[in-house]
Order: sequence, then C-alpha cells, then structure tokens
Amino acid sequence: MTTASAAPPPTRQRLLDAALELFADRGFADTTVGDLEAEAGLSPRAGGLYKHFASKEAVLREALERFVSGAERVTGTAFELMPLGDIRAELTLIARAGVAYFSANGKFIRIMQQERARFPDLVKEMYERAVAPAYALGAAWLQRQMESGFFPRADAQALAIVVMSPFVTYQIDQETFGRPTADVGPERFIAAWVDAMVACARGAVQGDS
Amino acid sequence: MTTASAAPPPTRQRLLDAALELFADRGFADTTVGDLEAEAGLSPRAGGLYKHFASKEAVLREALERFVSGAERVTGTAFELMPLGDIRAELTLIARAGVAYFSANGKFIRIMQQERARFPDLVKEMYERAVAPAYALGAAWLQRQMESGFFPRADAQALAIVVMSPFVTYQIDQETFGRPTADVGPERFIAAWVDAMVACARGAVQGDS
Amino acid sequence: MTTASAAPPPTRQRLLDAALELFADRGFADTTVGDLEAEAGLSPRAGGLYKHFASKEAVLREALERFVSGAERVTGTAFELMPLGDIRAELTLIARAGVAYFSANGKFIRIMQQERARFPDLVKEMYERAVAPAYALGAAWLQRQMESGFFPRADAQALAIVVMSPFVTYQIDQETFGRPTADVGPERFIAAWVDAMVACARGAVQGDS
Amino acid sequence: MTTASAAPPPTRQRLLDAALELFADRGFADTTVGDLEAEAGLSPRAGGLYKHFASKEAVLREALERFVSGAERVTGTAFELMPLGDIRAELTLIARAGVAYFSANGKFIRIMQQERARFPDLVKEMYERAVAPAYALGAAWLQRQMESGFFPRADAQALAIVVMSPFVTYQIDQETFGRPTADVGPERFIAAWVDAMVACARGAVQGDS
DNA sequence: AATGAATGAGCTTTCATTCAT
DNA sequence: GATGAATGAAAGCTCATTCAT
Repeated sequence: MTTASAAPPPTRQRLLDAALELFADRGFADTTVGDLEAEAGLSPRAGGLYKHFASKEAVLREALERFVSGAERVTGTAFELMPLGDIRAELTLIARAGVAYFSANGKFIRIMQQERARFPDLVKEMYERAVAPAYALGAAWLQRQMESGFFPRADAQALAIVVMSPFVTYQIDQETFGRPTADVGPERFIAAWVDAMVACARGAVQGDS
Repeated sequence: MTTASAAPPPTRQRLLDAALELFADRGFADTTVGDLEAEAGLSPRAGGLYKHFASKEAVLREALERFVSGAERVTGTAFELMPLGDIRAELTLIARAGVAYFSANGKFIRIMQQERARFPDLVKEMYERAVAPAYALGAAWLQRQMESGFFPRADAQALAIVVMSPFVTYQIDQETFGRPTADVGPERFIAAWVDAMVACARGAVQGDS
Repeated sequence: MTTASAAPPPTRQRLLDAALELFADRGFADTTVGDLEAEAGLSPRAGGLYKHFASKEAVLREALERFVSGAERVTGTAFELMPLGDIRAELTLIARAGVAYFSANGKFIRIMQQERARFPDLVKEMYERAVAPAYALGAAWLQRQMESGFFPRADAQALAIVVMSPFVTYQIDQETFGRPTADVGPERFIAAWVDAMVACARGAVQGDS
Repeated sequence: MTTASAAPPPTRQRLLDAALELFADRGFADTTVGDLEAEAGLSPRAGGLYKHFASKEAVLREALERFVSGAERVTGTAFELMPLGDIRAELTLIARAGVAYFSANGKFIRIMQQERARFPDLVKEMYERAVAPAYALGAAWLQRQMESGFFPRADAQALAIVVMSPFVTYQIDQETFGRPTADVGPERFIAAWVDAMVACARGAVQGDS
C-alpha cells in the first residue's frame, strides 16, 4: 500500500470545490482564474492553478465529470428502499430524497443551464449520463405503481416529468431569488407534493372503477 | 413636428431584441457589445450602440423592464377566460397557455437565473413584479377550485408551486438540452399534466366524502 | 479617383516599420506588442495594434511579405546596367550595389536567421522567393563572364556563393558587433573585393592560355 | 579524496550542452528553463537547473565562455601546418579547416547574432576574444603570402574579410534554410573557393610583372 | 541533487467605452 | 446616426525563480 491510497493533494480538490461554487454562482465567464485561486487559498493571479489544471476550462470539465461519476452511483438510492407498504410514507420519503438531491446538486444544474452555449458537448454528456437516467428512474417507478394499480395507467415518461419537475424548479428558484419560492418552506412544499400525489393516486383508483 | 408616440427608431428596438436573444443564449458576460451591434445590423465593434444606450448594462435593464411591463399586463389572460364548466377543458386551456407563456418568456427566466449574481437588484425586482404575481395568480385560481370542491382543501400557495413548476422546467430543460426532456413532446406533456390534475381533482372529491 | 489612391492609414504602415526595426533588433519573442505600439506612436499595451492586425505574428508576416514583393522587383537592377566595357568599373558598380542592397535589407536577413525555428514556413518562402533568385542572378552573371573569357570556366553556382558571401557577412557582422568587421570601412572592403575579382579574372585569362 | 580536476558532474555539462543547442536553435527568449532541464534529462519546470546555475543568463554566459576559451586555443591550428610547398594543397587544407571550424561553431555565431541586443557586453567580449583574432590570423597569413609574392600586395585585413566570409555565410545559410545554399554541397563550395584563390594568386603574380 | 508546488511579473489578446469625422 | 481608431483595464496563461521536502 503506497502512494496509491494517499489523499489527493488538497490544493487540487480545493480548486475543484471553488470552481463548482463560483461557476454556479457567477458563471464561467464571470469567474476569473484569480478568483478560483483566491478561493482555493492560492495567491491570486499568480497562475498557481496551472500546476494542477491545463486551463480554466479543464477545471470545469473535471469538476462536472466528478459530479456525473458520483451521480451515476447515487441517483437510485431512494427508490431502492421501496416499497414501504404505505403509499403516503413512500411518497414522503421520495419527496425528502428529491429535495435533498437537488439541494445538493443545484450547482451542477445551474452550471449546465448557464454554460450550454459555450460547452455544448459537456451539456450533452451531462444530459445523457445524469438527466435522462434520472427521469428514466422516475418513469420506471411510476410504471411500477401503475402496474400495481396505484396510479392511472398512463404515459409514465410524460408523467415523470410532471411529477419530478417541482423539485428542480423549487431548488433553482430558491437559488435564483435567494428565498423559497413564494416563501413556501421545504416542509410545506413537500407536504403539498405528497398530498397531490396521494389525491392523484386515489383519483386514479376511483376513476378506473 | 412629429407625435410623441412615433415608433422608436428601429435600431434601438433591434438592439433590445438582440440583447434579449444573446444575453439569454450566452449570458451577459459572454455577449460583447460588438455582438449586439452586429446582430442589430450595425457595424460591429464600432461603438454604434452608445448612440442609443449609455452602456451594455443599460441595454439589459431596459430589455428586462420592457418584459416586466408587458408581463404585468398579460399574465392573467388565460385565467380570465374561466370558468368553462368542464374541468378537463379548463385545465387543457390552462396547460396550453402555460406552455405558450413560458415558451415565449423562457429568455427572461434564463437571464434572471444567469445574471442573479451580477445584478441582484434587477432579479429582485423581476421576482416581485413578475414571478411572485404569477404564483399568486395560480394560487388564487387553485383557492377558487378548492372552494368549489374540485380540489382538496389544502395549502393553495404550496400547491401552486407543485402544479406550475412543470411548465418552467419543461421549457428551461428544452432550451438547455436542445430537445424536449426525455423526448416527450408538448402534447404528451400537456396531456400528462391534465390527466394528473384531473385525477388529483377526482381523488380530492372522493377523499372528502 | 477615389479612396483607392489614398495613402494607406499611416498607423498601419508605422506598425509595419516598427515591426521590421524591432524584430530585427531584438527578435520576435523579445519584442512586445506594447513595444510595437509605442514605436508606432500608439498608447503602449492598449491593444491598438489589433485594430490593424490580427496578431503579432500577422504583423511579421505582412512585413516580410512586403519585403519579398519588393525584392522580387528590385534584385536585378545593378546587373541590368551592364556591360560597361571596363571590367574594373563593372565590378566596382556591382560591389557598391551589393553593399547598398544588403545594407538596406540586413533587417530581413536577420529576421530570417533568428526566427527560422519559430516560423519555418516563412523562412522557406523567403528562401525561395528572395535568396535563391539572388544567388541565381549572380551565377548567371558569372556564367556570362566565363563565356566571355573573363573568368575561368568553372562551377558558376558555387563561385556565386564564394563571391557574393562577403557582402552578407560584412553587413551582418557590422550589425552584430556594432562596427565594421576588423574596423575595415566600406571603401576598403569594396576595394579589396574588386581587386580580388580583378586578380581572379586576370589569373583566369592567363591560366587558360 | 578526489582530484581537483575530477570530471564536473555530468548534469552541469548536459545543461551547458542543452543551452548551446537550444539557444542557438530557438534563441534565448524562446528557450525556457524547462526546455533546458528536459533536454538535460531533468524533470522539466521543476527548477533543477538552479542547483547548478544562478540563472538562465548564467548558463548562457558560461556556455559562451567555454567556447571562447576553447576557441582561443584552437583557432590557429590549420595555419600552423603551413607551408606545404604547394599553394593549391595549402588552400584546400585551409578551406577544409574553415568549413569544419564554422560547422562546429555555427551555434556560437548564431547566438551572438541573435542575442546582441540583450547581451551587448557578451557579444563585445566574444568579438574581441574570438572574432577579431580569427580575422587577424587570416590577415596575417595573407600578409605572409603577399610578402612571398603569391598574392598581390594589398590591404591584407580587408582581403581577409573577403576571403574568409564565404565560410561564415555558407554555414549560417545552411543552418537557416536547412540545406546548402543553392544546393551547392561542401565539396563544390570548397573547390570553387580554392579555384578562385588560385586564380587570384596567379593573376596577382602575372599582374605584378 | 532533484522535485513538486507556489508566486510575482509580464505577455498577448479582448473588450467596454470614447472621440473625431 | 453611424463608423474607424484609440485607450485603460482586465483576463488567461507562461515563465523565471524560490522553497520545502
């Protein structure tokens, strides 16, 4: 067991963290290499970043790459705890996981949305490796519910979008405007989503009869 | 002597249009004054923009101001056509209006999301004059439905977020990734949203009994 | 008669002149864009050069291009005044022309010698369009002399190098060391070259007999 | 206990060799310390050079110093083998020595020519210790030939320039353009030079009569 | 002796903005 | 009103050099 297991030099990691933070906050163009260096504890505008990365762009690419790698592993966790037997309990668990997930990964979503024009290839890759799989996961879960009779048999993919979107918007709006949308805190948001889902499921069952 | 309401010189308007287009597409920092001039048919990098606006920032501010002024007038249109008597018809109408609304105004949303750090005051103003009122309108409509017994009596404001979010995410995702989310076209999306709302309403009625 | 015959904007020309001067003196790498701007009367380090040229390299390329275009036209002038009937008079004329030619174009030779590694394509082009033709011209003149019996019949091309080289070295050495080589002024140099050529010619005539 | 004259650490020598090679090829400004380290087998951009030299400039100075020291010893070798009795044999020997000498030392000449503006003191020193003595040596040899009646009594110093220049230009041109000038190989060049010298000498003898 | 990391200085280039025409 | 030129202020990146290991 040699250097292989040694912690990566903290500077490199600090630069990646700074990049994620600042690129999401101000955008790629508005974040200078000096900003990144300063945020990572290096002397600003001295070019120290270039000991660790080939360019400013390379920092972005590696930061996003790390996210996607992580995302591929983590995405499904919440769904794997199912079923719990009680639909309301399940939905609450899912909602909590959804809020937590986007709260943790809002930065990546912002970056994608902001840098789409400059790095189309990156955004495309993120879509294929992170966004599409997430919606597919949600659609699969809905499909199962439909087959169990909890939800109306319908277009599971389209419904996944309808049902999952609020988590995205809720997080992004909060970051954009600096406060919960319409000042509705997370608990109220989660409760409303769960209520709606439960009503939807119940209506489906009734409607089928 | 011409009238005060004479059409503004087309160049000015073309610059505003260009600004909206390019700021939304590439962001404020990545759009140069030369880009704006070229897009507006002026000679690029010649400074012609400064005959019409004091600065690049002034163009952004005026473009957004025009949007908000317009938004204040238009927002409620769809809701004012209600009620139609048939809930499914009403919801379809609302969904169509929602898709059209965000399709038309996605640029403004993008700009707000992207320039929040640079122009916090602008974003705050947009929130108060355009975003909050839109959610309030939705909440008010839901409140009325609840009072009519079509929906479960619940937190109308929180539900408004849950119910309106999909339109935002659907549009932004489409712009970000260059195609409809999960390749679900607008008709499928609208149908799914309406179905969910109907099931939700039906479930509410049943659940109340 | 419109703008076509208008003098080219002086700034552009002044930048080209500055480039030739400074690139020859300090080399391309050691000459900053700010140096060029300052030498051309622009505000240094303000980027004014970029209104006229795409890059520092483009300035070099255009400056050399202008030289070669000019060289192609001028090279042969002195030889075209021949014959004068008197070999010593002819040789003196040629020597004077040679000294003047390299004195005027030493800068280009220096630049080629110095930037060969960085701009191999440029140097190659200069060789083909300016250097090779110059030697060919000398060789042709020698060939004619040989055919007239003034010089020994021999390898005219190789002899051209032997005979023309001194002008190059004399000029370059002077620029390099800041004074005439071995403190031999141009008149002594020219006289020595003519004497040697005359002796050579005479020896040839005798030798042939 | 090792002797004072122990071989210097090879790294130091390798750095000096690399410096000569790269400075001559790309120039001082275009050669980075990292290039030197890499060429000398050190880890590039790690600053290893500074264990052996105080600065990049110090490497240049020492490399040139070594050359001049060597030159002072070697310059005269060929001339010391004279006389051989046969003028053509002598001249051929001299020409061969000349070609070999400049072929070996072209790098130093290039460096002087290129770095004259940046290191005027260095160039001045080289001139005094290497260039002027070389021309003086040639002039002295010519003087002796004149006194022996082989050459016309004339300005030996000026003639030395005329007669020695071709070796310089031939070598430098070859390095600059990557091939023998006018594609005249060394044998043809040497033969032409010897022929010209012989004709010159013969013409002188005849002319004197 | 050698190396990885860090830093101050400087370079090429871009850009928002101004001004004379 | 529009344009070409000019300029101050960065910004990305390179590099000579230093330092701790």
